[in-house]
Amino acid sequence: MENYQILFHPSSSSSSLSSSTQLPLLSSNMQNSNVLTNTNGNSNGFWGLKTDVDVPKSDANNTAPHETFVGSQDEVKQEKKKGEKKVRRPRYAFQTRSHVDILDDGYRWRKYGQKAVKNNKHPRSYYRCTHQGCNVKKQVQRLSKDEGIVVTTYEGMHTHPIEKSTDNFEHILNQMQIYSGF
DNA sequence: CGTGTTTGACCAGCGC
DNA sequence: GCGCTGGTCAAACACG
Repeated sequence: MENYQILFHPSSSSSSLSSSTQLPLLSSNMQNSNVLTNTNGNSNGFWGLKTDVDVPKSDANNTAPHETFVGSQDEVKQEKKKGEKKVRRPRYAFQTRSHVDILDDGYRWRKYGQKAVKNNKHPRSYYRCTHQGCNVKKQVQRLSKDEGIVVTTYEGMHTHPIEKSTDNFEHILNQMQIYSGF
C-alpha cells in the first residue's frame, strides 16, 4: 500500500519515506520563490502547481516541466464580475509519484465526485474531509502524460488534528500553513 | 447499520 | 444565447 513516493527528493528517499518525510522543498523553494517557474532542467520533484485558474490552459499540466513545488497561495479569482465575490480558498497542489491515486495522508476523506478532464484521459476525483466542520477538499488527478504521477490539490486547511498518525505527512501540511501564512 | 463509493444530473462560469 | 467545462449534489449501491 504505501507504495507511493513523494517526488521531492528522488535521491534521498528511495523507497521508504513512510517514516521520515522531510520536505526540503517547501522550505527551500518557497521562501525565495513563491512562484513556480523554476527553470532548472530537471530537479524532478514535487512540483507545485498553481492549480488554480490562472494557469494558461495550454500548459496547465501537460507541458509544464517538472519541478518545484509551490504552494500556490492565491485566492483564486474571487472577484468575479458578479456582485458577490465568490470566496475561494487558496489551493496547494503537489505531485507525487504513485501507483495508486489515493494517498493516505492521515485524514479521512469522502469521495463526492469524479469527472473526466479535458486533455486528460484519467478522471479527476473530488474528495472532502469527513471531519465535522472541516470542509477541506482535495482533488486527485493523474497526469495523462505521465501516468505515474498523481497531482493532488488541497483546498483549505484542516481545522482539526490529523486523525491517523501515519507518516508525518502532517508536517507537510504544517509547513504549508506556515509558508502560506495561515 | 454506519460509512464510503459510484454515477448521472444539475449548476455556474467562461469563451465564442 | 449557446455550448463546453469544472465542480457539486444526492440517490442508489457496496461493504465491513
